[in-house]
Amino acid sequence: MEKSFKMEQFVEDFSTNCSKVQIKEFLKGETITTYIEKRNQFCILISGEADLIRYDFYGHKTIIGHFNEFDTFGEVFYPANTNNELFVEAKKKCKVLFYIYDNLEQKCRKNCTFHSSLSTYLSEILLDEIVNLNMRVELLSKRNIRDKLISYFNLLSTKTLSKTIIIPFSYTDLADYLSIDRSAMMRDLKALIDQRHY
Amino acid sequence: MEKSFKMEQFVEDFSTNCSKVQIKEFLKGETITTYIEKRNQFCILISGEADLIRYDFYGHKTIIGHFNEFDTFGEVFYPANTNNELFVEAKKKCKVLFYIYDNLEQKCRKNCTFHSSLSTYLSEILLDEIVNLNMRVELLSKRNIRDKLISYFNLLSTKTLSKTIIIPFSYTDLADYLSIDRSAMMRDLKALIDQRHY
DNA sequence: AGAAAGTTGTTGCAAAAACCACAAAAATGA
DNA sequence: TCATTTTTGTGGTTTTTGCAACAACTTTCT
Repeated sequence: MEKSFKMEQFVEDFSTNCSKVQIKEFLKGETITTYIEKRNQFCILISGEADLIRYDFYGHKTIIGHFNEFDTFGEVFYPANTNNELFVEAKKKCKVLFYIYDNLEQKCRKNCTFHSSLSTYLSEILLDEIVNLNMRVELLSKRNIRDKLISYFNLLSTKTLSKTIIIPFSYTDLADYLSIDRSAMMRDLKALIDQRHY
Repeated sequence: MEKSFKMEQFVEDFSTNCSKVQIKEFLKGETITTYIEKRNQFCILISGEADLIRYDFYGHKTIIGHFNEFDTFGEVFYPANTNNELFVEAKKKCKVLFYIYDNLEQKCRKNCTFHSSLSTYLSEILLDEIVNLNMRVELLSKRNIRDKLISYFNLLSTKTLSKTIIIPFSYTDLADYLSIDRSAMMRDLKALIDQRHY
């Protein structure tokens, strides 16, 4: 992946003394941040795995996004009005970079390594985020469980360029990610597998 | 909206003689572009209205995105693998800017007005696109028709800051946009309206 | 090692959504 | 303006999905 290479380059520049940048660690299950109020945070997951989660008022959990190494998140990406409470939860031990900005592109001083690195890579990072989101829309717009599953598996297999896929979720979480009921998903999953094993 | 102001600024710079930029007009119903093959097009809708459409193999139409003045589109935003045929269709008479790039951020020459304008606004444009997509994910991840409708109406009303909303779709298209069956939607819509008019 | 918490596999049943079909109304276009 | 196409409103029926519940199995934690 071109992206991870570029990001690694970027990560080297994390060794900065920019006052607006903080790096924190989180244990599994801890809340990394919430999107409840505008706090002008732009976050980069340096290592670990985390989910962006929403609970609606029925108590339904939806995994809005799943983040891996070098993925970015934060309420920068969300409109102010969102009335649901979104939060990012560590699924494993995570190391996270927080960048608190006034204006995303404003540099703090002439040659701050972090800022010059950010301005170099920002649009690339954003473009990457867009591609991810479009895939998410693609999945969620599928009309039934079966098609959601098939699309998701295809997506995983094209990502890794391999026929054997590794689902980065438990089935319980996968259902929350695809916004469907787990038991119904299990039924369809079984049917899918039975069909292939003739 | 801050965005449209910035974009108007940008539009002024369209009066460019950059060789990589073309402006074309389309009539209602015409196909503006397809996402079938990588053609390295970044498009800006200067005026009119257009939809990004997918037909799946059941013949289901899904309106993946709806574009207004100053919205951007093009397969830049899509992963290469997508096996569905996506295309952008004009809903009204449209004026579209096409930018054919090798590298999105590479300038064609020192002081090309289009390119310098693009590099100024690119990350803002992309950020805007991300916010739009996140709202789209928000909608599509709702578990039932009723909630999709309510969320969509709320979204429209916060966008226009008004209680009376104007749906930019026919009901037929709205159903395709929310990825649901039209007749089922009509039922829920009726129930919603009946409920308010006590 | 053993308890507690979470995941998986599987049901029957209820509810929601999709499908089909058609008439009335509205919009479009020649 | 009139014919044609598209949209809207609405039913009955079938299919899919969601819900509740539970036992077996795994993982995690102390």
